[in-house]
Amino acid sequence: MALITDRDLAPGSPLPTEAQLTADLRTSRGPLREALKALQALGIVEVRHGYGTFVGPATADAMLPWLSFRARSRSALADLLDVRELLEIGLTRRLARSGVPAPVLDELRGCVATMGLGGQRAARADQRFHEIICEAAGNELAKDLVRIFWQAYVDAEQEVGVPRSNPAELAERHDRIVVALVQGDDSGVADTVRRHFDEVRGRLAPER
Amino acid sequence: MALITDRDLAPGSPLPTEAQLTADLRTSRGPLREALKALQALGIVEVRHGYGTFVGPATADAMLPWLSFRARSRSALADLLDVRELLEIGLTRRLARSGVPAPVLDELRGCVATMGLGGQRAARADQRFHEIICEAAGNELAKDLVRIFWQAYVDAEQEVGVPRSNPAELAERHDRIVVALVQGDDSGVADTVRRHFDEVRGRLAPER
DNA sequence: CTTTGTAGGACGTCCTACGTCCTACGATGG
DNA sequence: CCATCGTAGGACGTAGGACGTCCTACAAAG
Repeated sequence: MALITDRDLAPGSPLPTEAQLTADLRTSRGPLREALKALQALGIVEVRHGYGTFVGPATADAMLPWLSFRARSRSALADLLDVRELLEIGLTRRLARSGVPAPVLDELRGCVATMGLGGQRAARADQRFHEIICEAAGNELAKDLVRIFWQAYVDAEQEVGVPRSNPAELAERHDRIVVALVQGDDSGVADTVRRHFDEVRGRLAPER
Repeated sequence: MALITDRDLAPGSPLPTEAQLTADLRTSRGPLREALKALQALGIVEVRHGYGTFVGPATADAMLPWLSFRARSRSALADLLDVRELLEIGLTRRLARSGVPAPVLDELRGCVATMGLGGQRAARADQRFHEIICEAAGNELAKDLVRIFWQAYVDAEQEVGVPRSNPAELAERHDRIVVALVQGDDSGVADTVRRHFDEVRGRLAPER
C-alpha cells in the first residue's frame, strides 16, 4: 500500500513483478505472495495469472465475502437490512429534496413496470431501482456500499430461506416511492421507503 | 469459509492446523497459507504465531485498510464523510423518536464536557459521543460501521492535513445535538447533526 | 492482411528445510 | 505442598529452488 501511494499509482497501473518486489522489499516469494493475497482480498491489487500484478479498483466488492460471512444468522441479517434502510432512506430523502430529474424518473418507472412481471428480471429491476436512487446522490462510496449490501442481503436471503415477495405488491411498494418522490415531500418519501423495508422485514421474521 | 459454516464454528474456535488443512483440502502449504492470509485480511480467521489458527470475530476492522486506501483523495474523503452523516443522522433520529434513556443522556453530556477541554481526550470523547448514539440503536453492524468510518476519517484527515476544529465550538455543536435529543424532535435532531457535519465539511473544503 | 505457431515472461503450486514463538508439563527449590 | 523456572513439543513464519500453467507479443506462414 505504501508503494502504491508513494508512487501515486492509479487503478490499473502495473506493479513491479514478484521477483522485483522480493528484491525491493528484501523478502522471499512466499511472504510476498501472502501479502499480495491479503491486498487482493481487499481489492487493493489485482493479480492476473501469467501477466502481472496491477493496482486494483478497491470497490466494495471486496467486502462481499466479509458481509456474507457476517450476516449468516437471522439477527445479523436483520441488522444488515436495517443498515440498508438507514442508507436508502437518507439517500432517497435527499433526492426528494433536490428534485428528481425527468430521465431518472422515467427509468425508475420502467423498473417498477418490470418488477410487476416477476421472475429473474424483476429481481434485477429491483436492484436497478435502488441503484438509480443511489447514483443520483452522486456519492460513489454510498452507491458502492448500498450495492454490496443489497447483494449480500439477497445472497443471505437465499441461504437462510426467506419467502419471496409477491411481484405485484413489490411493484406497488416501489411505485409509492416514486409517487412520493414526484411530490418532493421528503418525510413522505421516508415513510414509503420505510414501509418497503417493513415488508421485507416481515418476510424475514422467524416463522411462527 | 465453507469449513467454518459447515461445522458451525463460533468466533474463537480453533481451526485445524495448517498440516491438517493441507491434508483435508488436498493442497500444499503455500496456497493454503495464501488462502488463510486472505481470510485473515477480512477478519474471518485469526492466526496466532506458534499457537494455531482460529475463527475470527469478523468485525469491521477488516475494512479499515480498504477504507483508508479508498479515501485517499479529498473527494473520496468527502464521500466518506457524507456516508457517515447519512448513517448518523438516521441513527440519531431513531434515538430521538424512541426516547433517550437517562443514563445515556448523562454519558453524552459527560462527553460534551470533555470535548471542551481540547487535546487528545477531546478527540476520544468525540468518538465516544458518536459511539454511544450508535450503541443505543441496538444494531451491531451499524455501530461497527460507524466506528470504522470514524476511524478511517480521522486517519485520512491527518494524512491530508485538515485544520483542527475549535474545542469550544466542537463542544457546542454536540451540545446542541443533546438538547435536540432531549426535546425528542427528530427532524430538529437531524438539523443539528447535519450542522455538525457541515462544520466538518467546511474544514475539509479545499483552501482558497 | 489474416491466421497460426512460438518464445519469453509472469504468476501458481509444490517440496524441503530451518527459524521463531507459544503452550503445557514436569523438575526444582522454597 | 506450592510457586517458579526450564524444557520439549507443536504450530506458525520464512527461505530457496524447481517446475507447471497461463498470457502476451511477435514472427512466420498462408
